Amino acid sequence: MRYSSTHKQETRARLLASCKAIAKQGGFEATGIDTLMSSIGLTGGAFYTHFPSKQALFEELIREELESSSRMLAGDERSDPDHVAKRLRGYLSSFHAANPESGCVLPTLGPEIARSSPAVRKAAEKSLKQTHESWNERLDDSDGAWALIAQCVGALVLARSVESEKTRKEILAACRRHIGRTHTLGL
Amino acid sequence: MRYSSTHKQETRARLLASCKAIAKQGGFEATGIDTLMSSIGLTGGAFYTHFPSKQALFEELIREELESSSRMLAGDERSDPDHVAKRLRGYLSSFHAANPESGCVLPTLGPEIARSSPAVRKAAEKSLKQTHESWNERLDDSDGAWALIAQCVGALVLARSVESEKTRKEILAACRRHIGRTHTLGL
DNA sequence: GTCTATATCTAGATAGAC
DNA sequence: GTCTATCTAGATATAGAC
Repeated sequence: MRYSSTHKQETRARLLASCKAIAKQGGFEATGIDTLMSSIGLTGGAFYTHFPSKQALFEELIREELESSSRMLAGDERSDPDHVAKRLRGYLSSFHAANPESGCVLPTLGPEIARSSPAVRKAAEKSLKQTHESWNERLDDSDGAWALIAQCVGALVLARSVESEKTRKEILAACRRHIGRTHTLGL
Repeated sequence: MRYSSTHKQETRARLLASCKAIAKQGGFEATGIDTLMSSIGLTGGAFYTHFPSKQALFEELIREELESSSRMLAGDERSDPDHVAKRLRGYLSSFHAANPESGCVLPTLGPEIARSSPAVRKAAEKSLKQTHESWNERLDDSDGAWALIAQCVGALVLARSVESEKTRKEILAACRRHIGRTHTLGL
């Protein structure tokens, strides 16, 4: 064969990484396969050696993004006492609002997940429950943990929906301050 | 002329109402003009007597929906002392989660607004500021008002992203309870 | 104002050469 | 594994009949 034994999986990985960023930036449905493939220097026809359909790519992409977002929100350094506070500062930041391509999947593709297949929503549910459980361990407040996740996701949706940088920063800062007041996190 | 003097504006109104529901249900970009027009019993060609382009329809649709959502969240019965609590119960309900077509535009088209034109985001900003101001009047808590809006929008995004009805209800109930604890609303 | 027909473009997906 | 070429279907938008 003319390609190395790892070539295919490497190409698939590059494709997924690129598609994640593009989909979070401009929406998944809105971007065509030719565009996705040319973003990694290939043509549209080569897509189908890696995925049987665009829908299959969506499912894999969302699955991986949800796990990544779960890690982003929940973190894994269980030793650091105020790492939740750090995660929140990063999440509710202007940088995150301005760079959806490298951020959490929920504020940008949440509605597409909601309209997708049961399998995708099943994966979303699993990741969200993990995040909830992780925060509940620290907050000892199940309701508060769900409220916190909702507030974070909603704040990003709102921040990106307004035009002025001033209002965007105000929304994010208000949520950071409010969380500091209503949760015992040392934010 | 063969049509009444009010016929055109009535058709336009019917078209807008139908498109709002369809777009909130399945996404705006995902639905074609033929489908939108046939939903009110007309064919695609007639669309362009009412709007110069699909984008123009989107802008008008979002503008009206944002004002409607602002009313839905903020309300206008300034006399009722706990009408904020009522609005929140309706917003954070299973019915709302199950019926995006008749619900708030932000949890379903928020990302499309975020990716749209500055004019659309300008309108979104205006409506959001109105809602914020309305709630701030009652809560006397500017940060809390933004946090509340974010939490409501985020809760709907999450609730619709999970598969099981059980988890969906848990997320919504947790947010209702948490708001009851952290805001003085009598929820 | 709405229809049918159509122009033009782009989409997802497949076939066969290399 | 990737390419080019192509099929089919759907999209937005326009033209002209009624």
